[in-house]
Amino acid sequence: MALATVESRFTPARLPGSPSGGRKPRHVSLNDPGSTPHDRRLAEVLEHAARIFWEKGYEGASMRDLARATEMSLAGLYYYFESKEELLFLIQKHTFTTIMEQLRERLAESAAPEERVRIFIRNHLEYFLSNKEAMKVLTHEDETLRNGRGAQIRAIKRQYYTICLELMEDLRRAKGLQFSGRLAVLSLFGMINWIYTWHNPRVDAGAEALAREMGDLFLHGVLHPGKRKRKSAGPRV
Amino acid sequence: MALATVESRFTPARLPGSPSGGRKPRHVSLNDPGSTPHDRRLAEVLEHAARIFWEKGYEGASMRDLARATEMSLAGLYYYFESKEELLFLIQKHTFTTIMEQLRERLAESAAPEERVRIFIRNHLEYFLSNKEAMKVLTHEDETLRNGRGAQIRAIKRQYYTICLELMEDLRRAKGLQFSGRLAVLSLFGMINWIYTWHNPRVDAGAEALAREMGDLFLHGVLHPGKRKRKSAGPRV
DNA sequence: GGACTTACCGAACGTTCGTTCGAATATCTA
DNA sequence: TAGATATTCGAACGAACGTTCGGTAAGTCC
Repeated sequence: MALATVESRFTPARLPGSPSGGRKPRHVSLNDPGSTPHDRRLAEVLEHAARIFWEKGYEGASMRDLARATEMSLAGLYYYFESKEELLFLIQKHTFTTIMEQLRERLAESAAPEERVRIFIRNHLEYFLSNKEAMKVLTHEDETLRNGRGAQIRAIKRQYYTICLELMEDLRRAKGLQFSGRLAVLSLFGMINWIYTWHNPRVDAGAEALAREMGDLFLHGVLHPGKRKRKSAGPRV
Repeated sequence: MALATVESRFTPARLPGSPSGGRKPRHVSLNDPGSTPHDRRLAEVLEHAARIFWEKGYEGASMRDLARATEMSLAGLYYYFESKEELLFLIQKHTFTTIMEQLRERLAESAAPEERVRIFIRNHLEYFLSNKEAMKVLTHEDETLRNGRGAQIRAIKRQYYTICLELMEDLRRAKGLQFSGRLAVLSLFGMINWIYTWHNPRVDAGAEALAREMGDLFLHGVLHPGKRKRKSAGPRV
C-alpha cells in the first residue's frame, strides 16, 4: 500500500473551490476511515505516478502515460495537482516522511547503539523492498526538483542523514573507536540505496535477511565473521 | 582527459563518404599522434555531451544544448553520430572500456587477494573522481539504453561484475571465510558508486584516501579498526 | 428547484523535441 | 588549380510535450 498516505491540502490544484472544505492538512490513508474520497483518489493517482516514474524516469514519463494508467483524461489529472513537478514532489515528500516516521517508532524500542544501527538498516531495507517504486523515485530523482520544492525534500533528507549520523557517533563513543561518521553514513547509504539497481525478489534474500547480512558487513567487514560464518576447514589451524 | 579515447568507425553517421578512409576501427586519443582530426573532434563532442548528460540527465538534455556547448549547428552534430541514443552509447562504452582496461593493468601488479580487492576499490574511485561526469552518466543512465546498444553495455557491466566477484572469491578462499560473494560485490558497488551523489572535492578526501577508508570499512567494518585507528582513551581498559 | 460545489473531460494552445534535407563551405589530393 | 571529399549549416518536419480553456454532469444544501 505504497503512497496510501497523503497530506491533503486546503485547496485542490484548480480553484473552483475547496474539496475538503477548509479543513486543516492532515494525514489520510486509503484505509483510513477519516479520509475523504478526494484524498483517496489522489493517493491512487500518486501510486500510479510512482510506478510510471519508476519505469521511465521523471523526464521520460509523460502526463499522457499517467492519464492512460489512471483511466482519467489528461485534463482531469490537473484537478488533483497543479503540475508534473508537484506530482513528483508529493511522491517524494510522502515517501520520505513515511519511512522516517516508521524509523522513529522503531528506534524508540532500543537504546543499544549497535542494535539501533541495525534497526536503521532493517527499516530502510524493509521499506525499500515494500515500496520499491516510490523509493527508486526518491533516490533516482534526487536532483530533479529545483527551488522551493527541492529545498523541502533536501531538508527531510538532511534530517534522515542526521539521524543516521547520530546513531553512528553513539556507536563510536560506546565502543571507543575512531572513524569518520560522515564516510560511514554515506557508505552505508550507498550500500542500502544501491539495492534498487540489482535486487531481484526471485533470487535475492528478503529484507530481513539482507538487513542482517548488510549489517554484518557494515559492522564487521568481510574479514571478521564474528559469531557468524567461518569455514570449519581452512588454512586456519 | 575524460572521453579522449574513442573507437572510430569506418564511416561517419551521415554518408557522404568515409572520413577515416576505410581504416580499421581502433582506439585514438586527443593526444594520440595517430588520431585523425575527425576522431579528435568526436572526442570533444562526446566530452561536452557527457557534461550535459551529467548536469541534466539523458532525457532532460537536448541536442540543442549540445549544439550550444560545442558551438556547432544542430544539424552539424549528426555528422558525428546518428542519434542521441548512439551518443549516450558511445559515452558509456568508452567510459566502461577505459576503466576496465586500467583495472586490468593494475591488477596485474599484485597477486595478494586482499591487496587486489583494494586495487579494485582504488581504481574505481580514482577513475570516478577524475571522470565524474562520464561515470555518473554511466551509473545513472543505467537502464536508459534499450535493445542492442543496451545489451552491449550490459555485457561489459557483467564482465566488470565478474572480475570483482572473482576477486571476492579469491579473498574468501585465501582467508578461509564464508560469505555471499554476490552480496559483498553488490554492497561494495553501492558504496563506491553512490559517491557521485555526495562527493564534494572541497570538503571530502581525494580518491586515494577514500579508497583506503572504504577499503578498511569494507574489509573490517566500522567495529574492527585493525592496525588503524582505535581511540587511546576509552572504555577499553 | 435553483444556486453552488465537486469531479471530470474534449479540444486545443504554444513550445520543444529529435531528426532530416539540400545546399554551402572548407580541406585535401593529384 | 581542378576536382573530390570532408565538414558544417539554415530551415524545416512531424511528433510529443506540459498545460489551459470552457465546458458538462452529478451531488449537496437551503
